[in-house]
Amino acid sequence: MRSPAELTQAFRQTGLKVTPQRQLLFGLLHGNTSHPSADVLFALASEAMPGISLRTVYQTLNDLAAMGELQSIDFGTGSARFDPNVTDHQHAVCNECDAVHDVRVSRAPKMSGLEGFDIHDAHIVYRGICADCAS
Amino acid sequence: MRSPAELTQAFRQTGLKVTPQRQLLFGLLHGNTSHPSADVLFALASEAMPGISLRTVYQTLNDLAAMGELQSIDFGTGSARFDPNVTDHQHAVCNECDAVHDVRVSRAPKMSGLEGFDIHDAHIVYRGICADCAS
DNA sequence: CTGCTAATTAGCAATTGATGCGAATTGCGT
DNA sequence: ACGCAATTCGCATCAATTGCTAATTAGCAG
Repeated sequence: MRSPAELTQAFRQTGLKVTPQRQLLFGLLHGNTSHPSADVLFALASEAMPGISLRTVYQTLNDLAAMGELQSIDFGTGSARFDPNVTDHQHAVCNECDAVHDVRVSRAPKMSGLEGFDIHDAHIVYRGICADCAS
Repeated sequence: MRSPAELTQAFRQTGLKVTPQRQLLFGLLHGNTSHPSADVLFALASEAMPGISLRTVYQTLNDLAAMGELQSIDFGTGSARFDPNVTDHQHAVCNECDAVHDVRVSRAPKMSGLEGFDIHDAHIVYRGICADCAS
């Protein structure tokens, strides 16, 4: 995801408006590696801007995802997780606390045995117990 | 997943009862490589046994999953998919029609860069367009 | 700076996949 | 054949997310 300043440009150029709510979310997401859910972002946003609507959080997240600035990923943890890191990487998910960590790995292996399937991308999810929960 | 006959044994040994509803689902799932959702299974089951409850379908699927006879997988397609193939394999999911295909691949690469994360398993999801939707 | 207009906000209703609950039913060991 | 615990199934409930819409606001043109 680009910086808040760059996103401001990009939004205006697309005909989208840059509201205080959106600027707040830009800031909360930029450089965030915690893979927050909409709920968590809503809680964080509410601290800085009481009264902000959960609906608005979803709206902005969807806008950012549509622009390719972040990815919405479903790890089966009950709610979608949002990742402002759109570079090629993988994830490790804790079975205990549902924490999501970024993982650097060599690319996923080529698949075989499926004729005519046009692969757009591959995603690896490692599951296990994170360092915090292991103690 | 084991054969209906073997499952019948296993269920009784665990103190679970083998009802006509369950036998029907055993049959529908055995050797099924279509990765059906609960909805789809309910539709199939309803043809053979009108009046069967969706609740019962979920119940039986959960029982089978708890016994390790099938896996419930969330591909983010809106509903959980059930896979009676519990051997090591991967999946390819069509972005158009949400079809899920089994894929034979070498194991997922070892991950690196995460200290103290105890990996239990890894799962690769390939996404793209299936042969049917490409035409 | 002012006004205009389309975009946005926010609250509530609605939707969807899945589970909790409980009365009536039924498998199955004795 | 009996009895009890497991099961079925319909309905209510829940959680995550989206639809709807009146009131507000960003941001452009003049």
